Amino acid sequence: MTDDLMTIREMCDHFGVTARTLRFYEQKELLSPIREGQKRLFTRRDRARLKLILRGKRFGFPLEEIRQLLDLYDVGDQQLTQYTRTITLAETHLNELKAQRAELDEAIRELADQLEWGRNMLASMEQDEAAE
Amino acid sequence: MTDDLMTIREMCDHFGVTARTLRFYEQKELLSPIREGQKRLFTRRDRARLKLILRGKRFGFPLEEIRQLLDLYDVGDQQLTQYTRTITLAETHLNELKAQRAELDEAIRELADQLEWGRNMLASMEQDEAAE
DNA sequence: GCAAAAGATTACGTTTACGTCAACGTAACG
DNA sequence: CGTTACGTTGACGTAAACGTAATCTTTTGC
Repeated sequence: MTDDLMTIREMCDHFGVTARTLRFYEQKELLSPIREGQKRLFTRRDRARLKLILRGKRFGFPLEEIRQLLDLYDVGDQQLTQYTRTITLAETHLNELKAQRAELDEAIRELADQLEWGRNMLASMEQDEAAE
Repeated sequence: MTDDLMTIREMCDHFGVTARTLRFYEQKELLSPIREGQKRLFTRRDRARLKLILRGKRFGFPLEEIRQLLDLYDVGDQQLTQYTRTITLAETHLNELKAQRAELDEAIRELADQLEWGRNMLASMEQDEAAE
């Protein structure tokens, strides 16, 4: 509660990104830290957004797409029409995520199978080695 | 069974990628189609690998990393030492995938919650609109 | 009160993952 | 036998996502 605001370096340490990255994201309008004179101060909102940005990246979403989606999370004071559009966009995105999960599950299953097979193979290889 | 081999265009149609992409992947040693004279012919192995490549990309893995991992899937005639290394690499990768799934689940939960909240908000906004 | 540290801006460089010609080979069709 | 379609190899171009100085204020520790 003492400080709701973080300097750029604190952000870097906390999230494991460079200052350049944070400035880049600001320029791309993904973040909007407030200014104390010249310096940037990152709010709780910025941190929440950055977390989502990094998560999105890990799943292969381009920054531009992520930018669109970020507005789903801080529902501000939008107009009804705009808001409806936001909702449908969220639904679309949610379906995408679920599809990804299905594929990810498949990938996990396949790799796990492969691994089991591989471990058996390894065992018999060691067998042969010992028989030499 | 009639043809185990596909031309470059058949591959493009089947996977929704361009010829340039396939040649690029070959150059990067992710694929290794055989040659009929000058022309490329893609085998079943190539198709399996391409599927994995595209999947990997969807989860945000860079091509170079994907290349390393591809060898996990076609376990050829490796030496024991090499093979052991391959296995551990696979285990590492599997853990990564599981971690990704956990995070993906979290993302889905959060977004679903947000959506529900949003839908309620939307309902009350329409309420207000009607009361006007 | 002054040097070191932290932050800012501007601008050019880099890597990844292809796109986009250009120029050529060849094979099949009418 | 010409042209149309499919394929090949360079080679250069490009968009995204930062990296990397270079140069300038602004704090802050001693």
